[in-house]
Amino acid sequence: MREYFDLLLATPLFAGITPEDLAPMLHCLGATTVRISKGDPVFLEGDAAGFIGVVLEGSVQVVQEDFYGNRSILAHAVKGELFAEAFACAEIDTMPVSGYAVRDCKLLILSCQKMLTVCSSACLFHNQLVKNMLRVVAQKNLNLNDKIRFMSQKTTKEKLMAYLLEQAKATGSPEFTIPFDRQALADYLGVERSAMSAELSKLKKAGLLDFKGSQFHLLRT
Amino acid sequence: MREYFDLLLATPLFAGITPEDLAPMLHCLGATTVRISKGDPVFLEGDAAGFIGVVLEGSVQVVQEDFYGNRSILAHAVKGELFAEAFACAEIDTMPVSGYAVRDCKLLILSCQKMLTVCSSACLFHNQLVKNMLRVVAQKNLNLNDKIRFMSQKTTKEKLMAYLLEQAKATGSPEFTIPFDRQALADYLGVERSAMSAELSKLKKAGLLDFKGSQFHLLRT
DNA sequence: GCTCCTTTGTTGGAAATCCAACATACTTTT
DNA sequence: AAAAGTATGTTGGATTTCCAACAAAGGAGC
Repeated sequence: MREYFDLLLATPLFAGITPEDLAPMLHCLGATTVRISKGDPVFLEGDAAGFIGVVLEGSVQVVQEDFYGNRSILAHAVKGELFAEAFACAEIDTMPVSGYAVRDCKLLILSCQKMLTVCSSACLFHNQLVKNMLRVVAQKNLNLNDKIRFMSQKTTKEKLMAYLLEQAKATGSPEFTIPFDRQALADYLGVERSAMSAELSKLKKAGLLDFKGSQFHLLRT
Repeated sequence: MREYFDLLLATPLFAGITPEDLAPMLHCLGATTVRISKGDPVFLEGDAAGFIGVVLEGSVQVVQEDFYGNRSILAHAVKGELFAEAFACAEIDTMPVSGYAVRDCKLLILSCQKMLTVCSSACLFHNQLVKNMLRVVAQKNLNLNDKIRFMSQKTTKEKLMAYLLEQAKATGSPEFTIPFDRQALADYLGVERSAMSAELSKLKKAGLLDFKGSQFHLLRT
């Protein structure tokens, strides 16, 4: 676990926490680690909520699935990022969505209840942690707003371009790598994979962008 | 202002706050009230962020708009509910969306910075307020997840039914009133108003539901 | 009552998506 | 290197949405 202390101290959740305080805090938060193999579920719809997940290695996708296998990707958490925290902080009892390991993962699991309860020990940093969590959850909110903005576009091409322009803006460069393969990108944007591939090809032919796998390059923006 | 104290004390934001503490807290939060007439903007994309809005009277819709006038309704805050809080808590500097008064409004405006900063006065309840805010923002997150779930359905009919079923579930009854007119519902679900009206008519003819204006009644669920 | 204005419902043709099927490219395994 | 498996790209027809235009219903004000 100690090998991940530097990573944790650099995350928004533990911003402002001193290295010597981290170990007792983790103890106070009931921290445990788990390993999940690529493709396996981290949690499933209906599971008990109340935990906060931190990605130490690998990445986790949070998805909504219906009976027919339609899946909508809500969030993608990479190293150092949180998942499931909003469900815990909203104090609901069962998870309304599922989470899967996109690749082999090592995850840190914290108890939300222990974070929100003033503990009897000498752990004085709950309040800083709660403020950090508020910032993180609010940021997740903005991420969902972005997804909604992409999904609100009328055509597949517009959804794609809105997403790609946002990635370029966030990266600060017209060249960037996305965290999705084609199927996952389609699931995130709420479009057909095949129709999306066709649009990508058209955009490439039109000279608006170039790509190879998950690496994209916007041209003439 | 005092006439709204009971309302405020009953909101999730001020949960656990005693009546005698409310007045100094509001002062500490830099509280001001504004009146906005029906249809007028409460804030516009590009405005400075950092404030938290509380609806005292009327209701506020938060919308994303693009150049072509396409609008997507992100949230709808009624009496006692908050708006713009996620943008303030994420500490971004300008609003990425706009807000409009759906009807004549009276609004309470609080400073997010003052909430997150430990003040020098005798105001000891910042921490409770931050915890309350965390719960509220997490709940807003779930609301966005719901909207995404509706929008992720493939057809207009499926989007409608997913939304209506959720309203019935939330109300605890197959009869309920929605806070949208037809245009607003279409903007919320990301569909065409006219196509949606047609689907509503079909569903009524098929005997699956009945409605009059904004009052709905699901049948044979 | 009447008119004006807004909201809601209806319709038909153009455009886009959806879906299944298949082709091609790339990876991994053996 | 061959084979198997996965990911990506391409195509065509059925379905659905989109859009504009108009009809009908309801409300506010006179």
